[in-house]
Amino acid sequence: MPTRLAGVSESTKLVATDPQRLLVIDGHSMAFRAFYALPAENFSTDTGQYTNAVHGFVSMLLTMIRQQKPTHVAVAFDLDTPTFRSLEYTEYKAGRNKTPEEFHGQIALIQKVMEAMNIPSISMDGFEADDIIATLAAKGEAAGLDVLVVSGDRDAFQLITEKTLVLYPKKGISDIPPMDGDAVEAKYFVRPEEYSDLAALVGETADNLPGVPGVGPKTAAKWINLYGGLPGILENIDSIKGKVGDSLREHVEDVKRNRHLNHLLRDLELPVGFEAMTLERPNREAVEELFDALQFNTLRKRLFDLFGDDPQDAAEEVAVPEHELLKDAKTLQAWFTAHGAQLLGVHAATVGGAGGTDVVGLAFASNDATAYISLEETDEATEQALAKVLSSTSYAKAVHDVKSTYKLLKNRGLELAGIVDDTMITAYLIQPDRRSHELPDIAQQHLRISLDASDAPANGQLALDFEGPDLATPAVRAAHVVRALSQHLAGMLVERGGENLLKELEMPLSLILADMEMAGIAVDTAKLDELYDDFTSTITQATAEAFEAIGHEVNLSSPKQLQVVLFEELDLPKTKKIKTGFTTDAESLADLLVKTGHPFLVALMAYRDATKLRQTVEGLRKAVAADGRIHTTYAQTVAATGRLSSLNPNLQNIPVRSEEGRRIREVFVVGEGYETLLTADYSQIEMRIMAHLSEDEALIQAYMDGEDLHRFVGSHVFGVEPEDVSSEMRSKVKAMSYGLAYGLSSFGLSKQLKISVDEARTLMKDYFSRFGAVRDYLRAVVDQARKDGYTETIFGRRRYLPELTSDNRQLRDIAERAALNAPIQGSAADIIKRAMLGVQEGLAEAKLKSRMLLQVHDELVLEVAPGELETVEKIVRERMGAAAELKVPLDVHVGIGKSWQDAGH
DNA sequence: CGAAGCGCCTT
DNA sequence: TCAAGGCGCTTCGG
Repeated sequence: MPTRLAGVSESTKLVATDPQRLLVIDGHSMAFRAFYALPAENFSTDTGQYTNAVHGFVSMLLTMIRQQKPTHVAVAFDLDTPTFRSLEYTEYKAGRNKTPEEFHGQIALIQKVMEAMNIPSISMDGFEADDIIATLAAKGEAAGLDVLVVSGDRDAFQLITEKTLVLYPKKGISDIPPMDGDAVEAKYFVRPEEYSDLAALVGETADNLPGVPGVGPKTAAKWINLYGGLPGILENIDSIKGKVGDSLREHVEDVKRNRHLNHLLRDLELPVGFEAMTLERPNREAVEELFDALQFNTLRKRLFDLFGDDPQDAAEEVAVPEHELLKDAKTLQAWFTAHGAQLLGVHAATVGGAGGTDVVGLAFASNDATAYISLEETDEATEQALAKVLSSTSYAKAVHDVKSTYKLLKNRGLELAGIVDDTMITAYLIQPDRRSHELPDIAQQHLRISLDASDAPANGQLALDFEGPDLATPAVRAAHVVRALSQHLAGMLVERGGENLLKELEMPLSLILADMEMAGIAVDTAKLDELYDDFTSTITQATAEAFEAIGHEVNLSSPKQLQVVLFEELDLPKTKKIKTGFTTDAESLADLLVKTGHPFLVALMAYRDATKLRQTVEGLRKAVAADGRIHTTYAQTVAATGRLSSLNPNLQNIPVRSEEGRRIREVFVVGEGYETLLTADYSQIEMRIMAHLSEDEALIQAYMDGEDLHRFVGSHVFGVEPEDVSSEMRSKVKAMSYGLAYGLSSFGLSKQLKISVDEARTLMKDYFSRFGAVRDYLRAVVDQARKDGYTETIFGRRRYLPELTSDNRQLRDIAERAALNAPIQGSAADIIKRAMLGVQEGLAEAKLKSRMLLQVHDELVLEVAPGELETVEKIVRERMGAAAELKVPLDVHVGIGKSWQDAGH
């Protein structure tokens, strides 16, 4: 059923003779339609922003563009400010339900999507979207355009003409034809130009415009046709008989008001012209970024498909120079002589995918040439020639993920040096909160290049049938892209002030981390097994007791089943609400135990503790490598603040707080050939950074004097002598001090300390009255971040927080807390990273065998070679202490022991 | 089989 | 209603 607009041309290609078509969308009304059509709970990002309206809106828009093939598109939005209608009639649109919480922020997101798609969003102070639409329709017609209005507001029917149609979606976004004059007449028995008269008589509940009681569309249409519209009706008002006639006469002022208000203005001075509405290709980069954030993946594909901008198409455009195969030392040397003066992209080909540990070949890319060398069968001379170019700093190399590449090569006995860029780290410094910094993702975002492993071309000409898959081509392609990315990102990094961090901090650190990962930490596997058995027997016992207490079995690891037991069978008091019912978390269980003393709770808590510990032990057991050591992997580009993270296994969250948990630390031991483990940690580094950044004289003085900080703060807050600060007071103050850097609220503090909100508020007030500079600093950080769009650490590491200006309060609050925390956590991260460079340098200068093994945010664990303890401790203390010049000293605590537990705290 | 939800360990 | 992480288990849906 071709509509007139779509029906004009069934051909897919627009030709010049086709009439120009303008698509005008009522933004709010369509956003609401979409909002109610799609369940909000199924559309949200992991930051909690709901996106159902955005999703539905964009989906609808894409459908419209595909079906109607407009040449021009614009979206009109209402503003929150008063309009001439609400000023004239204060009840206008009153009584509407408040917009649901889930809707908040979605209009702004839709506008962002429109911006990325180069579609203008138009709104005008004092007027409604409807007026903008009416004006666009009028001007569009005058300019010779066909117009299609998409609106959920019936007032738009008055705009229908020969050249203007209205699409009025019934419910949701369905495939219905646009309304023309005949359609309006069929439904309402009046012509479009008379629809406003009809609406004035009948009234419009959505706008809070009551009509004439007793007069519905039928009666109104009858009168309109009889008397020729509202003016005729008013002229003949006295001749209308019956009850409805009386009613009309009684409410005639309402009708006049309605007619005045539902008349749409068609002569506004619009801020944009039709040129701006020309439908263009979307801004790919902006769409990618936005859809990444919104987690719109199917829409992304639909959008790019629609605009013929498929990633695969873009990929075709990348011209990778055909590679030369470097078969021997001679060709290798020749290639480097010819092309090595340029920046070289380097990429290692591995077997077994990204997790591969064996390098099978190396690809190189210069500006105009590429090369590949297979490492599967190289002779001695070639190996040496390769070793020379890899380790030579005369060849400037860019890689993506230098740590992995370095390890890969080192495992094969090859040293890598002369690295001038790691595009993974560069991309991270530019955009630290991206989810992924994998090469294909970064290439996609910045170069619009598709680099999926799956699309590794099976190009016939190079595939050697007898030698398995073509490893060279994808590797060469990657090397080429790395080089291009390196050049593309360099300017951006400089702009964002991150060049120094890259070259002087992160890249050198990468190699240190590689060494630490390769070193690993020795474990006592017998002890590990023993622990496993211990925890298992605890679990067995706790499980039996739990079943005994309720008289039947249940999966104690299933929150869902536990809810049934706790809140239905046992009918215990309800806990905090969560999505699936009521929480069964540890805190709530403890509460319930206090309230009810039910033995099931005791057993459950014991089960929880023991299973958690056994899981940790099991994870460690599985992670022990052939050398009897555990090799974690440090992720250098994950934490948005600049911290490292540790995975496979995570050695940064090994239990320490509970007695039982600490037993796990005993299995990390000094390795064969070494004398002892040494731990060194910064004491209260974040508080010290807070003192430094806030320049609070009192705090600084306390640290200069080497006071017990929490005791000192406690004495000020509670107004007692330091020696009279009770342990309770001290712990309150400690919780507060740390909480402040996280944007702690009085509510949060009250919950943590189990005190009243009032008490918490007083505590904070007293704190800030003594340490006013801290409060001033915290305020200033957020203000500055809002202005700049980013926060910065002492060493210039930036974190961009666009959500600081979001309309969505929840998102804004989250961003504000991140803004408070990022400079502090991030500066601490910078400092320990600097310390690691220093320690490494110190160890190397002293030619020691001792080595760093682990980093746990504010702590380093080293393995000390025989006879080196004294020197190592001196180096560590000096280098860690000198990692930053703050207004307060950096205190380092050192511990020695055969196990991590013995050496620690 | 992967994603979502819950829960819990660290600094 | 306190920041930054990693990970195991259950449940659910494709």
